[in-house]
Formats: sequence, C-alpha cells, structure tokens
Amino acid sequence: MEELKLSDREWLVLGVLWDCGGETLGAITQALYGRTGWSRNTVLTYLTRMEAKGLVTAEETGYPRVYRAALDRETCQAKARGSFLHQVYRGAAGDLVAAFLKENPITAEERDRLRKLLDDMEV
Amino acid sequence: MEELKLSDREWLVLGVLWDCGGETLGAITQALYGRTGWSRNTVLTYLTRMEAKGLVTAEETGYPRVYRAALDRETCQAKARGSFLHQVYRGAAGDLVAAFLKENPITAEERDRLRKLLDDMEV
DNA sequence: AAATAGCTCCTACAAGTGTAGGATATAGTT
DNA sequence: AACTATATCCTACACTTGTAGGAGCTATTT
Repeated sequence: MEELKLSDREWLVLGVLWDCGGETLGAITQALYGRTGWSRNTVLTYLTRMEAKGLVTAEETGYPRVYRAALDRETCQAKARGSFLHQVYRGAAGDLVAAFLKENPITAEERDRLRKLLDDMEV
Repeated sequence: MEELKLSDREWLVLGVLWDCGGETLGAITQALYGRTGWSRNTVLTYLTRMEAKGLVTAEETGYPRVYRAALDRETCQAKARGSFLHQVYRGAAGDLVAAFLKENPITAEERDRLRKLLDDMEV
C-alpha cells in the first residue's frame, strides 16, 4: 500500500486502462494520442515503469501483452482524497467540500443526493 | 499562472510561511523540524528553488533575509482543487464531494453551512 | 579586534520523471 | 520463406526533487 503518489501522466495512463479494461500497447497509445501525442515507446516506458511499481499488470503469456490497471479507480481516488485533504486542507473536510461546491455547478439530482448524505450523517 | 504543481514538501514549506507570515531561515527550519527533520541547508535549498519558481519571495534588503509565500493559501488551494477535480474525478464535482462527505466526519455546524450552500445553489 | 553563531553561496549526487531512438523479436500476410 | 507491422528490450539523456556538506559572509557578543 504505502504512499501511492501518481503523477499526472500516470493518471492519464490509468484512466485509459480503467475505461477500456485490458488493452494492448497499440490501442493504449492510440487512446492516449489525442491528449498527449506520446510516441509508442513513451507509452511503453510508462507501462513498464508502472508495472514495476505495481500500478499496472501485463500478461506474460500471449503476444502482444495485454496491460491492465492493477488497482481500481476508486482505490486510487481514495488515496488521492486522503493526501489532498491532508496536504491542501489540513484535514478540514468541511472547508474542502464547501470550496468545491461553491465553484462547481452541480445538478439538481446531485444536490438532492448530497442533502440526503448530510441528513444521514445527522444521526 | 500556469501549471503550479506543488510537491508535498513545497506544501509543507508554504504551510509554515502561511502560518507565520514572513520568517527567517532559522525560524522556518525550526518550524519544520518537528515534522521533517530537515537540516538548515535543506530548507534553504527549498526556499531558494521555490523563490526561483515564484512560490516564495525573499527580501533582498536586510540580513538575514525574510522569506514569504508569494501566493496566498486560497490561491494555491484553488489551483489544487482544479487539478484534483479534473485529474482524479474527471470533472465530476458531485461525486467528488459525495466521496469526501462519506468518509469524513464533519460537525453539525458544518453540515448546516453546507445545507445552506446547497439551498443557495437552488436558485 | 576576535570569536561565535547563524545565513548564504556553491556544489553534489542519487532517484525519479518525461520523452524517446535503435535494435531485435514475433506474428500475420503474401 | 520473406516481408511487414507491431511489440518488446535496452539505452539514453535532460530536468526535477530530495537531501545535504563545506566555505565564506555578516552581525553580535566578548
């Protein structure tokens, strides 16, 4: 477990893997190309390094290899939430939530969902 | 403006500067020492590099120099919120807020404040 | 004026990150 | 079997980050 600090680019790579499930180098490169312009080798370097870190798994059997995210999105989000809350808001979750709410428009359904969440905390 | 990506340690340094206003190397080193154990020179390296990046200002007149945060906390928080929302939640502010609420206990007053916020968005 | 304590400057060096290129292997196609 | 398009491997190299050490500068205290 431990520190799990993802870089910008690692979020991008994982984003593709989460969206497409397991994919091969070519497909991943293509999926990223629009946003990044990375060469195939650059993508491969990320995949390889991320495999070494345990962020990605690569099928050893079969050619070409199929790469997959080793952790699911929610796990990574949870870790990111933890560092963000602590680092940027020193644990003040209320302030954090208020700041996000103030600057981001959310839909009516979401508002209701959040109200319900608040009400459930009441108890 | 631009990317403004702060590292963990940069948040720590800025945190001290935000809390104490302008301080001198010794004071900053001391303030950080408990959490970090950094040597005076390490702190100075951070201050110098951060000055080069425009994160910190150092008084040129006077000895010893007084270091200050070049940006205020809210500015940095806002930037951090932006990247976090986009990078980790792909812009889905509602999900983000819900996730933080679910896992962090907040006080009754804060709940009320948040309800009010939600109500004000209603219009 | 000399000693002292703290500050600044310059330098260093390993690890991590961003971004590939070139060589080689492999599978699919002719 | 040869050719082609990918995939993988190995290597590289500059920049950033983390973490200082040593030498010299400055102000304060004796």
